[in-house]
Amino acid sequence: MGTKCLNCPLRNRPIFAPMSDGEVAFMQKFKTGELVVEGGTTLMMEGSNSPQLYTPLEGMGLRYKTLDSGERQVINFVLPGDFIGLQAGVMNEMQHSVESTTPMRLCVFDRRALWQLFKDHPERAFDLTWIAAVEEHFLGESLAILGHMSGIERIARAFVRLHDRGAALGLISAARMPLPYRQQDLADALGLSLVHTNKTLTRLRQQGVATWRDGSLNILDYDRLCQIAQLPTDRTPMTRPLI
Amino acid sequence: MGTKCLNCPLRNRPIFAPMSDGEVAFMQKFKTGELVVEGGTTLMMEGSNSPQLYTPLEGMGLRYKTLDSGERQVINFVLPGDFIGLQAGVMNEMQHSVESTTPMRLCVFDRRALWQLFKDHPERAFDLTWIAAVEEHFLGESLAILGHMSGIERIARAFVRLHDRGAALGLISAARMPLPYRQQDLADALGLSLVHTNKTLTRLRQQGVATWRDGSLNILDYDRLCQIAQLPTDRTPMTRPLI
DNA sequence: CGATCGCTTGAGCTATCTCAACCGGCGTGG
DNA sequence: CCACGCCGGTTGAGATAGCTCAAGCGATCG
Repeated sequence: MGTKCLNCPLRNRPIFAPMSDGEVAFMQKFKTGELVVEGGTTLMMEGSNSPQLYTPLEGMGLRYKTLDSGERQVINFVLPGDFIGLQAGVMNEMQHSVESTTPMRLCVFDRRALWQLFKDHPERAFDLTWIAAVEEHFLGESLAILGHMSGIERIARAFVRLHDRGAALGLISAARMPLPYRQQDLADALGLSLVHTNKTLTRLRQQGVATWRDGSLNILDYDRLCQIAQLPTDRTPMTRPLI
Repeated sequence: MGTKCLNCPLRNRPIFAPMSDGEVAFMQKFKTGELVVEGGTTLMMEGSNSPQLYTPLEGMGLRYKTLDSGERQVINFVLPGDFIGLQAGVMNEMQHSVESTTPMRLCVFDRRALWQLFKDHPERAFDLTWIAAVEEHFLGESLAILGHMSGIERIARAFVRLHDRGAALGLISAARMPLPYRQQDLADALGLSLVHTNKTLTRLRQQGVATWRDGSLNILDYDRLCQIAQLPTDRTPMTRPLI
């Protein structure tokens, strides 16, 4: 039941295919500017109605919900190329917040352009629905992870997924990629306590499977990690949560 | 942080608004037939590429993923008016399975109609993206539930959500609605073991909060249930997971 | 220098899991 | 019409993953 590469059937474009020149030109039309922010900036607020959509060009962030109890559920990690704010563009309101973890440079689009896009470029509109459906797929997977996997399995899977995404973005060098989050962030993403996350990370480190220190993830034994994560080693490269 | 009513901004249509005559006529154009199935029928198979889209008119079902370990994660419960198969319509493949629990009557659409729709009716295409975004919202919420809530809280929330949806569909009479699932189904939806689910249900019953027997959910103390579920009592009616 | 932040480690507690047995209803076949 | 098997639900008992509380440590910063 290995994960397949996800292609948009309309134009047969895999998630991570770089944009063609035509596409770039097309995007330029909608681009209204670039935004540079510090780490720790809130880009989108739950309940807000932002007039902008973003795509990060550099830097990393977090997508999360704040619960009534004050706890935080991290929905996923935001990497370059993701799409931020489609939810607000299409519903009237964001259902989660987005925050930069490191300094970020973002490409800014105007929200009104979205409707224009639907009218004038049905194939792009189709892409957007596709993006949303892909996103749904990953959320479904996360749901299954939280529902059925143990702490070490969850962390292993998170690492493999992040490694996949990092690889697709060319962020990996010598089995090492930047992962500038706190242990608390990972804990909130996986529904684990900070303490337990820490102890489990220690275990992975002692077993020589993977280390994550000083914002840098180092995968020492990829096969073993995949095995723990209950993922096949021969996955087709892919995976990017979006919107 | 109460949940808001979700309106499609384009036509300001709330999730559950009945369709206008024009809309009904419009849908008729795409309808290719009706399908009647037994309980226990698999309507969509994970990894399959169904040429049809469905909307249940009667009956209830389940959306689920089968994990490599053989376990099952129920993604959500399928009630009349839901949309089945958009994911396959837009990606090439379903990422989860759908199964009827009771006998069902379904409205059938042709998948190719979807692309026609995007070309000819941008506002409907926008609706579809909106639907996907709404779906994403609910999955995000489920994620938060599994991540952070105790067994009794999860069950209480599931009951409240199901009650909301049942109410919107007119399925409730005397605080009682049909809920023809097995305890195992609920357990798989909430990431709990069957035994623990059973014991927690017993607890809710003993406390006079809610009973669920013989396929019928009876909410005895709505306020208390909402309190346990950490939801405000004055939610605006809404909620339907779709696609 | 004190304060803060992220990480680490220890100790005890409990929610939840697994294993196992049993029960009643229902359909089937002899 | 009875015997049997199966399915869903119920209950008990023991094991444990993961939680909370609490303390300490090194780095960074004003």
